[in-house]
Amino acid sequence: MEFEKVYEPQRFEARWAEWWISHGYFTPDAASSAPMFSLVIPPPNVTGSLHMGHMLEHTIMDVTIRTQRMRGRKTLWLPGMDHAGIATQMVVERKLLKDENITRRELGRPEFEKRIWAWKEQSGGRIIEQMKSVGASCDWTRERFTMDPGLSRAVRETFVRLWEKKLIYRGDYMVNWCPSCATALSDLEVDHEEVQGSLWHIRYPVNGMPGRDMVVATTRPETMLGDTAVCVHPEDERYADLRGKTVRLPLMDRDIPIIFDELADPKFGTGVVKVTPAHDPNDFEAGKRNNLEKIKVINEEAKITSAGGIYAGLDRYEARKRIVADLTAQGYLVKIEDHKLSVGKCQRSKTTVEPLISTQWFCHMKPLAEKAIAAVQSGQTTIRPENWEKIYFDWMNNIRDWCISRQLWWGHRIPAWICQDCDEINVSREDPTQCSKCGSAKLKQVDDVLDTWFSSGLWPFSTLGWPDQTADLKTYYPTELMIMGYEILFFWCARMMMLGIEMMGDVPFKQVFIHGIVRNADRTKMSKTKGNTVDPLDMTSKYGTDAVRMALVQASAPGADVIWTEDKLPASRSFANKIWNAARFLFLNMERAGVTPQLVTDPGPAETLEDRWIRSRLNAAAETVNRAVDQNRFHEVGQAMWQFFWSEFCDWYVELKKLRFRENSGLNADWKNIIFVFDSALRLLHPSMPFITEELWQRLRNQGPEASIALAQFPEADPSRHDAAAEREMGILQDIITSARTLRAEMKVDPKLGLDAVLYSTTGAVEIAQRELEAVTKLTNIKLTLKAEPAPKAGAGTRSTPDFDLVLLVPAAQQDAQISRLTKENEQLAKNIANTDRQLNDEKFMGKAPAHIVASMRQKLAEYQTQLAKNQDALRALEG
RNA sequence: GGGCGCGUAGCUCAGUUGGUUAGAGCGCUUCCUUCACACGGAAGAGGCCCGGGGUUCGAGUCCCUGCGCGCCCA
Repeated sequence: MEFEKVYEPQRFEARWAEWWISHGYFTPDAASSAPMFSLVIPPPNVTGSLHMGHMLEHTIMDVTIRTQRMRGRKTLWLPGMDHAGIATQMVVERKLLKDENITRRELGRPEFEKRIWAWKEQSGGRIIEQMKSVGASCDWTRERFTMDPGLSRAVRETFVRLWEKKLIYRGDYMVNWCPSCATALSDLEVDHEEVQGSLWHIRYPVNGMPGRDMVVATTRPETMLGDTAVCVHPEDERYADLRGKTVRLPLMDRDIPIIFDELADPKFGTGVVKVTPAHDPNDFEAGKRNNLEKIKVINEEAKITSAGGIYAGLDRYEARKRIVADLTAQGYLVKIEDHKLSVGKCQRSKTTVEPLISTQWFCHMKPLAEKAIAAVQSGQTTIRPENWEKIYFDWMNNIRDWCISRQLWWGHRIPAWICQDCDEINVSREDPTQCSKCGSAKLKQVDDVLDTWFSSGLWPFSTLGWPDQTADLKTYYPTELMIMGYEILFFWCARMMMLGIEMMGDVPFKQVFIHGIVRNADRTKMSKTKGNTVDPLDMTSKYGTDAVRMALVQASAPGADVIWTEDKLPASRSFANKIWNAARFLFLNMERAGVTPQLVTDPGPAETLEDRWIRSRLNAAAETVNRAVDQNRFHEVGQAMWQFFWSEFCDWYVELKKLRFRENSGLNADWKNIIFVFDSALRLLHPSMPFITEELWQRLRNQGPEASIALAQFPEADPSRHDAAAEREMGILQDIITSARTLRAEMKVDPKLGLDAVLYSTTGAVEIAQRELEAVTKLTNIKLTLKAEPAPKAGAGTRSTPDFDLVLLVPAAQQDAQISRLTKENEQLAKNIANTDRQLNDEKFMGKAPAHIVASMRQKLAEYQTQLAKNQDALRALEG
C-alpha cells in the first residue's frame, strides 16, 4: 500500500466527496425507525459563492450532523438556496446591459423572468457545488430553491391564509424607498450609517406679526418644499402666543399652520421643527395626528416632483444646493452648523434610502410576535448562547409591521387581483376569473412580488412539502436545530419562528445556536465591497479541507467571533500530517508483523499498562467530544481530539508500543488493541476531519462489504471504562521518564550518551518502573537501578516528586542549571507553603471551608514541605 | 439615546455552578536529522488575568465603578 511521507489531501478529497454522494450516504433511510435529527440550512443566496462565513457555519453544522448520523439517528440536513430578489435581479440586469445592451424594461417582464431562470441554471448556485467539494453532508436529493413550484405554492398558501386572517393589509404608508433598486425595502434591509452632515437653520416669517419669525433646523433642506406645518411642543412657553397663527413658507409662498405636538423637542435648537408628512416617518405620524396635507415633492427616482415648483425635475442633491443658495440670497438662511446624523442606506445598492409614501403590502407583526416570544419563554425553542434570547425578545417586543411587497420582477408575485371596476382586492389560491364582489372579469394582478424573506421564513416546512401533509413533514418537523450567525437572527430566525408557529402550529426548530462571524486580523468584517475577503477554497486547496475545518472548529468558542488569520492553518495541516504518519507507521509495522489490515470490533480486555491507559484515555476523549458536540462547544471537540491523538496516542502510546512490535507476530493482543484504538479515534475525529479519516479508515478496513466511516458507529463514553489505576500508574511512569529527560537536558549531556540513574521510592514507583523497565530505558537512554527504599540525602542530579527520587549519576560538571532550577522551585514552594499554612491557621477559613478542600490543602502542604526539604538537601550538596 | 458583548503569555484564544501551583496552539530559546512524521522529537522561557473599589475564609470567575475596544437597535 502506498503511503506518501507527507499527507497530500488533494489526492483524496474530490474522490471521497463524490463517493459519499453517489452512494447516498447522506440520504436518511426512510424505513429507519431510529429517532430523527433534522436540520435545515439557512438558505444561502443563489447569486453567492462560498465565503469564510459559510465555511464556518457549514463546518459546525456538518460536525453536528455527522456526529448524529454516526450515532445512528435518522439524520437529515436539508440544503438549498433562496432566490435573493434584489441581488439576482441586479446581477442579471447588469449582465444584460453588458452583453446585449438591453434593459429589463425593453425586454418585458415574461422574457426577463426567462432570462433569470436561464442565468440561474447556468451560473447560479455555485455555492452548492462548493459545499459538496468541502464535504458538507447534506441530503442533496432534497435540495430546494425558494422559487421551486412546491415552495412557491407554500408562499401563496401562506399569503392567502394571512390575508384571510386579516394579518396582511394594503395601503399608503411611509416606506424605505431605494431609488436605484426602484423598490420599497423593509426596515431590516436598511443599514444606518453615521455621517457628517449639516444643520440648516431657516427662518419662517409668522403671518400677521411683522418681524416675528420661527427658525427651524433641518438636515434635509430640500424637503421644505413639502412642508405643511411647523411644530412646537405644546408646553413650550416661548411660542404659546402663536396658537392659531400661520407661517409663510419661503420659496414656495405658501401659508402653513403652526401646530402644537410632541413631535417637537423643546430642548433641541429653537424648539421648532418643520413638518414634511410625505417625506419623514415621524412627520408622517404627526401629520396623521394633526390632519395635515401630505405633499409629495420627491419621486421614486429621487427627483423633485411638479409639486416642487421651480425645482421640479432636479435630483434631490442638486435641489438641495439650489434651495440653500436661494434661501441665502433671499435672506432666509440663519446659519449652518456641522451635524452628525444617521443616514439609511440600501443594503444591496448602498444608495441613500428615501422615505416615501407609497401603496404597499404589509404584514401585522404583533400577533405573530407574541406567539414567537411565548415559544422561547416557555423553552419550546431555546436560543444559545443564552444572551441572544434577550436580543430576540427585545426585537420581538418592539416589532413593527413588515413591508412585504417589492417592486421587482424576480420573486413570488403577490396573488392579488384588483378589480378594475370596483377596486375590490381579490386574493386567492387559484387565479380568479371574476371579481368576488361585483363579478367583473376586469381583474388585474398586482405587479409587486414578495420580499425574499417572506419565502425564507417558510423554509423549515416549505422544503418538507408543506402545504401537503407529506411523510417528510411529519417525520422531520419541527427540526431539531438551527445554526446561524447573529446577523440574520431577525431576518431568518425570527421570521421562521413567527411563520412556523402561525402556519404549522409548532415551532420550526427546538434549538437555535448562534455562531460568531468571521473577521479579519484587524477585526473588520469580511465583505466583498471592502475587498478583504478570504476565499475558503483557496485555503482548502492550499492546506486541505480537513485542515481548514479543524482550524475553524478550534476557533469556534460559543459567543465569540472568529478572527481569521492564515497562520492558524499550518498547525492544523500538521495535525493531519501527524495522523497520516501515525497511520503510515502502524501500516508499515503491520506488514512486518504479518497483520492484514482489518477492523477489530472486540480487542478483548486490555492487559498491558499502555493498553489499559490508552483505552481509559480514549473513553475520556469520547466523553468530552460527545458532550461538547451536544453543547455546541466545538472548540472543545478540536482540543480534545488534538490532545488525544497527538499528546497521548502518538507521543506515548505508539512510543510504548514500539517495544512490542515483532516480525510475524500476527494479530496478537497488542495489534488488536492498537487497531481498535486507532479505528475509534478515526471515528471520533471523522465529523471534524472527514476526508483523511475516510481515507485511512478504508485502508484499515480493507475488506468486507462496502461501507463508509460516515455511517460507522460514533464512540460513546462509558464510565465503567475509566481505569483510574492505569491512569495513575501511567502518570508515574511518565513522570519518571520526563524527570530523567529533564535532568539530562539540564546537565546538557549528549543525548546519545548512555547514563546510569537510581530510582528511590517507597510508594510503588519502583514496581512500576520494574515492570516497564524496557520502556524507561528506551525512552530515556538511561539505565535505571531500582531501590525500594527512601532516598539518601539528596545530592547533585536529583529530581524529586511525591512518588520517587531520581538520582542521575553524572560527573557534577554541569551544575549551574540545576542550582537555578532548584532555587526557583524552592521560591515557589516557600510561597505555597506560606499561603497554605496561613490558611490552615486561619480560624475563619477552617470554620467555613468545606472538609475536602481542607483535607486536600493539608496533603498539599505535606508534599510541599517534603519536596522543599529534598531540594534544599540537593542544593546544599551542589553548592557545598 | 437604548441594549449586548469583549479586555487573560509576543499573537489567536480556552478557563462549565467562586476552591488553593491560570491552560492550549502558533511564535520564541536550547538540544536532537534515533529506520512514522523537521508539517517531526526532547527540554525550556514567557502572565500586577485592563485600572480602582466591594462581597467572601477564598475572586481570572460574583457586584459596583472608571478606561479602552467591538457590535446591534432607535
